[in-house]
Amino acid sequence: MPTIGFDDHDHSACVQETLARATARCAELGLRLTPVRRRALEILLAEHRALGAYDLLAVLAKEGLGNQPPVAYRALNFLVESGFAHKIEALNAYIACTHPGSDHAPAFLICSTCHSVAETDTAPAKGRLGAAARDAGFVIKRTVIEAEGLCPTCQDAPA
Amino acid sequence: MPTIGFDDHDHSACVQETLARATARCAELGLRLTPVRRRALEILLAEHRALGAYDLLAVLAKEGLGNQPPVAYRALNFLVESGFAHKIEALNAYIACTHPGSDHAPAFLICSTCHSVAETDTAPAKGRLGAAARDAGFVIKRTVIEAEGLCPTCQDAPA
DNA sequence: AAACTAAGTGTTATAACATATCAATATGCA
DNA sequence: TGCATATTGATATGTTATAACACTTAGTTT
Repeated sequence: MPTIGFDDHDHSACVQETLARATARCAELGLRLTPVRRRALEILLAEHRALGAYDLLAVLAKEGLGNQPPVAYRALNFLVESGFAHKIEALNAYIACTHPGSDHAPAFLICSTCHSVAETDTAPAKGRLGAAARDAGFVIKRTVIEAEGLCPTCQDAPA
Repeated sequence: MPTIGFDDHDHSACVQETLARATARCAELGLRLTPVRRRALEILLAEHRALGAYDLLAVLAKEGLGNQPPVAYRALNFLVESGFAHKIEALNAYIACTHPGSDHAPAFLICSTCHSVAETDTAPAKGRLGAAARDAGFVIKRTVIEAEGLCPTCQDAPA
């Protein structure tokens, strides 16, 4: 599974494709990609950065799609539960999933400087965390794996 | 490095020892373990559970050690920066470090049922996350490694 | 000891993140 | 059509976290 986010890529194709796949997947699963939800996903997809719920709400509000916090949180909860977005716990912010469709345990690389976020996967249950959990007799339901640091671009940039 | 938290152990010794070590370490490093900070650490140490900043504040307030949010957050920030406590990002809560002294990248096993938290260590830079970061050209400064699930006791307990 | 400096504390206010609740509306299906 | 369920609208509130500024304390310099 590739790590997406810091590399150059055709972002508009990346957005279109993800949206199309989300639409298809909702149809398959009987989920309703309503206007607010669809637009919320588009907004998150616009950048490989995490957006706060209120940042999202501000954009939705400008477009007349709702102007109270529950509007944003409902859309975000739907997207997260459906696997189209993830919450970045270290930032209390949300990001579109770049690996939708596959059932995965995501991991994130978060740039402290430019705030871009790359999604990758660490299969934690098979790594050291999984081993520690087994040793402790702990059953993992969900993992939060996030690394903060410097992306390639920001390492090169002057401080 | 052992995983501490779910096992039976002499907790009062565990608390006393950690406090003593913190005191010694502060002396070494020229850090000031003031009454509020010391008491905050004691309160966190009292249980292998994460406490919210306002939970901590409530206890401090009852004891006349301050009753406004910054009191709790200052103490918590000091403890976290000094390595005596960690923030659990998935809970927005704080827990005393059970491996103080060593410079470590902690990982946590969080029980969804009883809310106890065990601290372990995954040396993430050497695992899959580290590999993904290297592949992406990303330099890790800090990691957040948390697993939510069921501790041994709560697996056995009836639902 | 007086003056200076740096760190810590007290206090007020507010920013930022998130949810409970209940009424109204839309959708899918028998 | 009529029912059940999901979604949305709207109000209020709860929870987590920080900015800003005045004041105090402890240590250092003179």
